[in-house]
Amino acid sequence: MDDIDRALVLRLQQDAGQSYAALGTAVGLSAGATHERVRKLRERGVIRRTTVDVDPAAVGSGVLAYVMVDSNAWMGESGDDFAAIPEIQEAHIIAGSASVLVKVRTASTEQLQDVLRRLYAIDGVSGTHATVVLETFFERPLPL
Amino acid sequence: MDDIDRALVLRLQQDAGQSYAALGTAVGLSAGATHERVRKLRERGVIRRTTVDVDPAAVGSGVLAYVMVDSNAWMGESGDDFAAIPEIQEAHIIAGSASVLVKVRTASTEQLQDVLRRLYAIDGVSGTHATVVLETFFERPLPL
DNA sequence: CATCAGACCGAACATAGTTCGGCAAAACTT
DNA sequence: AAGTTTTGCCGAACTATGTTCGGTCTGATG
Repeated sequence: MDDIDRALVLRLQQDAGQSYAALGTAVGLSAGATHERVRKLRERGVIRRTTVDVDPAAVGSGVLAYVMVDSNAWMGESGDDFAAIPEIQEAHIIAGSASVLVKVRTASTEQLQDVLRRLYAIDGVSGTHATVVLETFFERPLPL
Repeated sequence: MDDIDRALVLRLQQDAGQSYAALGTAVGLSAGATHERVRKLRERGVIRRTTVDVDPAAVGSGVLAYVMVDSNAWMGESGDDFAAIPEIQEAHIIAGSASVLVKVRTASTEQLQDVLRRLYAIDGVSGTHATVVLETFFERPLPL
C-alpha cells in the first residue's frame, strides 16, 4: 500500500470506468502493471467491488432520515433484524445514549413512518428518534 | 424508467464490472440494447458515476463518527466550509435541534478531535455533539 | 557475491465496448 | 382507420480494452 496504490484507489473512486492505460499514464505505470496492482488491491480487500453511484431521488428514495434507536437490551446480535428492513441503508452500533444509528431512505414521509413502526417491532427496541434531512450538501468518497 | 432499467441499475450496483452481454442476458436484452439503456441512464443522471467501494480501515479511516453541529446562524450557504474538511464524508442540513449533521472518518480519535476543532472554526457553529460508531452492521446500496 | 523474489515493460492474444443498418412495434397525426 | 414518426431492439462489423506472458531490472536475502 504505497503512494501509487493510493493514487490508483483515488482515481478509481472518481471513475472506475477508465482504461488501465489511462490509469497507468496518470500514475506512471504501464497498462499491464496497473492491471496487476489493481488486481492485488481487490485480492487484499482494499477494493471491495466496483459499483455505480445512483441518484436516490431518481429511484424513488427522495426522503433521507437518520434514526437513533434506543434499546433496553444488548443489540450486538441484531444486525440481521435491521438488515431485514430494505429501506435501511446503514446500521451502526454507537457509543452514547442511543444504541443503534440507522440511515433510512424512503419515497415519502409516510413510508418513513412505516419504517419506524417496523423498527419498534425489533426485539429490544424501546424507542426511536428520527432526524429528517432537509438538504444534502454533499456525499463523497473517502479521503486519501 | 421501467422494470428493465431498475433491474439494470440493481445489477450494476452489485457489480459494475460485468460485461454488457452478461447484463443483457440477465434482463433479456442484447448487448447493444443494454449498452444504449445504460448510456441513457447515465445521461439522465440516474447513474451518476461508476466507482469502487473501498475498505475504510485499509486506507487509514478506521474511526467513524456522526457529528451533530449546532449553530446560531443560517447554515444554508455553508456547504463549502464543510467540504473544506476532507475527513467529512457527508454533510446534511437537518430538521430538529441541531442544524447540520456530518459523517466523519478519521484514522484515530485524536484526529477526530482535530476535526471537531475545525468544525468549531466554521462561521456560525456554536457547538458539536459527536457520536462514535463502535461497530458497523452494514452499509449497502439503495433498495430498488 | 550469488541467488531469489517482486515489479515492471511491451507485445501478443482474447474479450468486450461501441457503432450502425435494418426491422418491428408503439405512439402520435390527420 | 390509415399513414407517419418515433422508439427500441437485434445482430454483425469494427474498434478499443482487458489480460496474459516472457524477459529484464532492482532490491533484498543469505
